[in-house]
Amino acid sequence: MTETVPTGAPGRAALLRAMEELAREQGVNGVGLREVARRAGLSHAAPTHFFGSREGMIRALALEGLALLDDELCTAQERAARLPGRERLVADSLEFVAFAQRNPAHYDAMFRTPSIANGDDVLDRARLAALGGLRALVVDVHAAGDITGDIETTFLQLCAMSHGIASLAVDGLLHGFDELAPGDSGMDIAERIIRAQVAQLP
Amino acid sequence: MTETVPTGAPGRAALLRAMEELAREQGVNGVGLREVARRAGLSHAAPTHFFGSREGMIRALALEGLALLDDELCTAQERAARLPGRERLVADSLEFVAFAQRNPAHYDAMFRTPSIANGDDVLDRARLAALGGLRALVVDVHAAGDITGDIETTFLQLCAMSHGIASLAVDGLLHGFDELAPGDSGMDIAERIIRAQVAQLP
DNA sequence: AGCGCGTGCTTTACATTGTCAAGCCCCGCG
DNA sequence: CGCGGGGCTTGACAATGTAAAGCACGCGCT
Repeated sequence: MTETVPTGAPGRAALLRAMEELAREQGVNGVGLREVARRAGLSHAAPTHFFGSREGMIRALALEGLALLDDELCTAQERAARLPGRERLVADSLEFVAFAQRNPAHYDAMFRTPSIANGDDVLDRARLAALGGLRALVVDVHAAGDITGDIETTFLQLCAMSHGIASLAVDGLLHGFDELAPGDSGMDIAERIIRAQVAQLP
Repeated sequence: MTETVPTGAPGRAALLRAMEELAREQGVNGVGLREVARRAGLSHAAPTHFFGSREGMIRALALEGLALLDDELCTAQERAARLPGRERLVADSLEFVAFAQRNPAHYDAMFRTPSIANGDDVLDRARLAALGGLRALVVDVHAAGDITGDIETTFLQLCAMSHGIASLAVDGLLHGFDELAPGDSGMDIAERIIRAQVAQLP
């Protein structure tokens, strides 16, 4: 459950990289302790040694991803700092979806693996923290008078929409809508939905 | 991959029921061929006999769920037929996430299991068919002049939002937002987001 | 009546997985 | 020198997914 070993071993990093690669190919629930070990060039029990269990291993990927997302949302927010208010909301939401598309393995572990999700304070906290940037942005834009609706509701709307699109993207289901939006790539569809959504906010 | 045996065996139904029960308790990727067989009172190889493989078994659950959802959305639409246009959109979207909450196992198999998702025409078709009801509703409401925005975009928005909320609900993550909306149950939060969303449509 | 034969399932077998217990190597500190 | 503890391996076990072969029985056919 919890990590058996502090953190900062050489093999640990190799295992994380191998796991991410595997999860990218097969999805998170296709990752196996032994296959990860094999790819990292270690013995079959190395992962259990570091992560305690399969669940612990995936949890580690989730935590890594949450830190990464937090970072990326921050820099995206800085980059967009001088844009008009609503554009900043678009940029942030889009960045969220792009992150999921770029790091599907991490995203899957972070937000879509309930066995990991439930009853883990550290993880719950990290999730809220990573989303905190978006919430703060909503507050800002509201304070600047660019949007006027209820802050909580607006935040929930953006979260639901972003997670919905990201989930579809991770599962490769966004292409299922191709017939409706022919020629568009996943990100094109995402941007279209997000722009419409943000434009409609009161 | 494909089913080994037509359909309509006595044991097959028992297996499906057992699988749904198991998936409800453990999530879809916690279901195992052998455990399902045990619960259904059959030999450990019965599931492979009927479904060909673990993947095939989950696929069967997905197909069952898609048929179910199709039905429920239809009757929900009939029930709401005399409501004002936007209320009908609310009712349909709400019914969608209520379905996910009531049948998390099915929903998981239907929309959140990429190993099943990819390259399966029958499944893709069934998914679009189940969503077709919502699309038709959008067209109707648009034709009645109750909404005026682009039909495709509106449809995509509603899909993304509904799937986002449903996914959070299935993963038990909606409660993570409790601090923001204290005292609300999952469905309360869902309704709040959906109402805001529909009200904002142009 | 007897004979297949296909549907519906079981039995046996095997490779692979997650997990646990024990052990080995080696660096740093006493 | 020793010895302790990180960092990892080896070995074993129960459980899983999959494949192949086999059994029972009801149906149609002659």
